[in-house]
Amino acid sequence: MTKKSPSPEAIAAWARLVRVSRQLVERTEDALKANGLPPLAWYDVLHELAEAGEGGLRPFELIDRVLLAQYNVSRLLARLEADGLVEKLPVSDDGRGQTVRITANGREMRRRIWAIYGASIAELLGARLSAEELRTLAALLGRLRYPPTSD
Amino acid sequence: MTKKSPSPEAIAAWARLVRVSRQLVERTEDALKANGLPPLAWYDVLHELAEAGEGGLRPFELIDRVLLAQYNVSRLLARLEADGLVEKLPVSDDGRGQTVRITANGREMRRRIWAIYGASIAELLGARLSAEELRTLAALLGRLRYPPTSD
DNA sequence: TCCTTATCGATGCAATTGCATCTATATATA
DNA sequence: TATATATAGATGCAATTGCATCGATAAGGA
Repeated sequence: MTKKSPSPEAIAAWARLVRVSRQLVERTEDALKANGLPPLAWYDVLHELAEAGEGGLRPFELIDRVLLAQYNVSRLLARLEADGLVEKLPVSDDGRGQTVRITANGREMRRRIWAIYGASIAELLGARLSAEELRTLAALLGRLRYPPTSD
Repeated sequence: MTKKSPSPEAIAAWARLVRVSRQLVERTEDALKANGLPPLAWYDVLHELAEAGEGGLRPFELIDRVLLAQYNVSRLLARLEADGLVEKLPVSDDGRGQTVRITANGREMRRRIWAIYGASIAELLGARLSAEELRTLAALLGRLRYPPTSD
């Protein structure tokens, strides 16, 4: 069982992928900070909760969706609740759990973040690659997902 | 001055880029941890220092190369030094600064990390995309770099 | 030369993250 | 039903990160 060594193409692509994605995220986070807005993770959670509608989501459902560790979700939700952006409701059929629902303030915050976030995406991706190239990029990246998924 | 709104293609590509790169890095970090090895950032620094050779590098040179904040580099170097992987030398023509050089132990650690890191890249990229696709991916990502560079 | 400003690198302190574990409830097994 | 095991979510503590600032030396301008 020999460990495989990566091809030069794989190494080059890896380096680009890691560097570029970090830079883009960092630039976006900076833009949010510059506008007095919270980090991207807040947006992700608010976005998922907004999608989920009135029914809300259980924290454990959020975990898979936002790709955060359990304790991070737990604490992030605590901050969001403290800021009145979400509310926690007991759930009738499971005494351990709770349902988290976005509030009106949460929706408003989500809009404000998106104004900056969306503009950042437009600037960093939309302005640099054509729609066709963006589709190609997304397709290639899709093949790297784990676990491997059929698009 | 209207803020632009991103195209659906840009949004989709962004989502893929951020999620996939996070997953891949995380899986690689996990592999390192599972083998009792330090984080990727250690590798990056050791790699740059190994490339730099006997002359070593000044910390501020490291900062641009590894894309870390000044205080992170400062502290990371302190840890590397404490572990005997690098050594700090005073630099003659600048009393403020120092030169950082990789040690023999540092080179050895770099090799050990690469055994896992390289295998991870081979598995996560090399096994999933062809050389041609990897080149396409790298080229598209290259166009997203900041500041815009002529390849 | 004297004074102001810029650069190099370190660090105190607060916030965040990671790890391990805890409490509480639910589910499975006998 | 009694007991063991699994799952939901929170949290104490240590390590790391981010922010602001500091001390020290260099460089630039009067």
